[in-house]
Amino acid sequence: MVFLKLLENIRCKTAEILDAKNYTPVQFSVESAKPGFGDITCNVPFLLSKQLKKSPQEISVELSRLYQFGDLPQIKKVESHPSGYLNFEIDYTKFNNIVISASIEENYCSLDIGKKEKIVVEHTSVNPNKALHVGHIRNVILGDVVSKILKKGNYDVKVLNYVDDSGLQVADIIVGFKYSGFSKEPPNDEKFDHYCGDTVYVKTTEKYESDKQLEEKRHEILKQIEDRTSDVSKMAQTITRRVLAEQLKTVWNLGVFYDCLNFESQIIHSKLWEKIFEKLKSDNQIKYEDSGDNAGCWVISTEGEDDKILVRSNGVATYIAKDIPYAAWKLGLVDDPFSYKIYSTQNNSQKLYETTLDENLKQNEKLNLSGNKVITVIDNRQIRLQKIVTNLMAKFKENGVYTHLGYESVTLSADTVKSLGISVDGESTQMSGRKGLYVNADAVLETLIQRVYNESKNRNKNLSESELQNIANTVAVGTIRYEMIKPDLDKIITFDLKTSLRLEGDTCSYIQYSYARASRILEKIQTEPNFNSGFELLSSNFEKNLIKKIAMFDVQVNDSVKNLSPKVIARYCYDLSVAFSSFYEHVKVLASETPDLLNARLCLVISFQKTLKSALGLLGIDAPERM
RNA sequence: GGACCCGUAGCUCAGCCUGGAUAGAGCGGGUGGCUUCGGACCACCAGGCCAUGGGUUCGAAUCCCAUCGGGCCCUCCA
Repeated sequence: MVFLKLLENIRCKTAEILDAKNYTPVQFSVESAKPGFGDITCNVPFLLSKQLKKSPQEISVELSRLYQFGDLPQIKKVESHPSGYLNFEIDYTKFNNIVISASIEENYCSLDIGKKEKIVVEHTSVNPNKALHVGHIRNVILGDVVSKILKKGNYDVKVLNYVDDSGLQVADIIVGFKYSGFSKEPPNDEKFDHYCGDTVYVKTTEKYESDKQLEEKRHEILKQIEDRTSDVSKMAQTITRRVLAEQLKTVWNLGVFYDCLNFESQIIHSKLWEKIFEKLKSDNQIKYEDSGDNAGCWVISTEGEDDKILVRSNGVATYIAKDIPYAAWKLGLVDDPFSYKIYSTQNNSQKLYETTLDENLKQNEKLNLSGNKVITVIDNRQIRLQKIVTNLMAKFKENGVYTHLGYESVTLSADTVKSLGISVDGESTQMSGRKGLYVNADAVLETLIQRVYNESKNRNKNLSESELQNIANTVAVGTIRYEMIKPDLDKIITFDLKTSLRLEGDTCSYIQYSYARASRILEKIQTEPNFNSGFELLSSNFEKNLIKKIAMFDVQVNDSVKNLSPKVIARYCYDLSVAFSSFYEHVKVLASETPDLLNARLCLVISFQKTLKSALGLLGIDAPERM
């Protein structure tokens, strides 16, 4: 903690001063000031204005005189601004040393917000009947980054992927394989998930229009899938597992990993719903309708909303009814019916488990995957259903234990839709798996890798093939991740094939480039820089700005953890890079006038690199030595 | 008909949660900058009644209400 601590010190000192004057306490803010207004700013004069019946400026002047020399060792000057703000100027001769020394520590700006509390993050959760498209990628990346940020905030995070392997979408491809004559093997070397999604799923659902008999088969198949002993169910298991394996390759390529896979078919089979159903009845959370439109159904009511049916009049539970037991399971509110086995070891050498109902494994050590809190990443179209689950979990346990992290969808730009050979009106279009209206994630990554590869090859004549491929991969993955994280959660992302290939301006490659440039400087130095002293020599505005940005990492981590806001870190990475680029352009490190100054600047470059690498790490983005 | 989200520069967006100073970036447009660490760069210019109208407040892009425009959800589908 560097900047947060400084802000806290100022806050405490200021509170002391107010206390000594016997002012009624007020909630004031102490935060980083915008450029041109000192380094840190406090709004307390505005808040005291009414109480003291004086203008903010008068109060500001009065207060600025009450800070004693030595109260705040890292502050050089406290000053009143005509606007009424109380502004603080950092004493960089002292601050530099503190920041640079702290920034090279292993866990720089890790914060103990979570106190090791267990928290479950669920994301991805795509039906295993198709390949992931760019819309799914927003979910995957958001979930992954949130889990990394929570770890930085010292939460004990478990990451789950819910595999909905027994729904209608799965039934659709089984119908395709069984009745529409689609070959079990994809043509040529096509990836199996692409084949199932692009061909089998799209073509089969298309056929329902003209072939009503086929559509009836769909419901038959769905029923048979739920009977785990049937041949159809076994066939569904084989196919969904194969699709899942391909989906996992896609996310692993993006650097996303999980702790456990949960299969919906097993949740249904485990009778968790039946237990929860009894609990809901005995707690009077749901009611049975004797008459009206919903006669014969069990429904749940939410304030200000229509009743939602949980169990149909024929006794079959609805979709939402599957979510409730799963949510309860994630929170550890029900006895765990599952055993666990290793699904595989992931690219990062982390073991991936899967749930199983296999009785023989009952003796195995239980994995405890439940959390005190749960975060479920699902797009905002499901907000209504998620609200019901959230409310219910609050009643089962307590407020705030279940969080639906929602976000707006990813749409396709008109140009991109056109390039798929489909004509549509309007500026952007919702994706649709059923209509074949989407762009596969694998395709996007591949295009980006090619683009970066060419770019890098043009710029670097002397890089080896494997180096070029590493760079292409690092920059391409970083670019996708950055573009998915940068916008606010409730902003629609309009995906455009062309603009997604941009590598200039506010992009990941700009950020990575600043890191690579820093590496070029350090590469040319033979001796190890000495971190013991001399940082007061860093006195230009370019140097001070960079140091301040490095120091402010903890403020951003704090903000992003507390507000579950990944974009805060994305913005920080960009701002940090901008500060470095400006420094790089104006301060020639290797041409420093004295050895001491050279040493200090080299330390600053290292400090910048470590901080940027760590911030990018939270976004799951690698920092390349060259590109 | 009901619920939720969005509307800030030509375009894409930060800032809004937690009201306060001169509303910030990127792209696009214009100008300048490599005999020294990589031009995926830097420096600068032009471009804004922060959708509209009201309210709260000493003070509103920010909070509240209404209206308009756009999106999305609201099956005994999953």
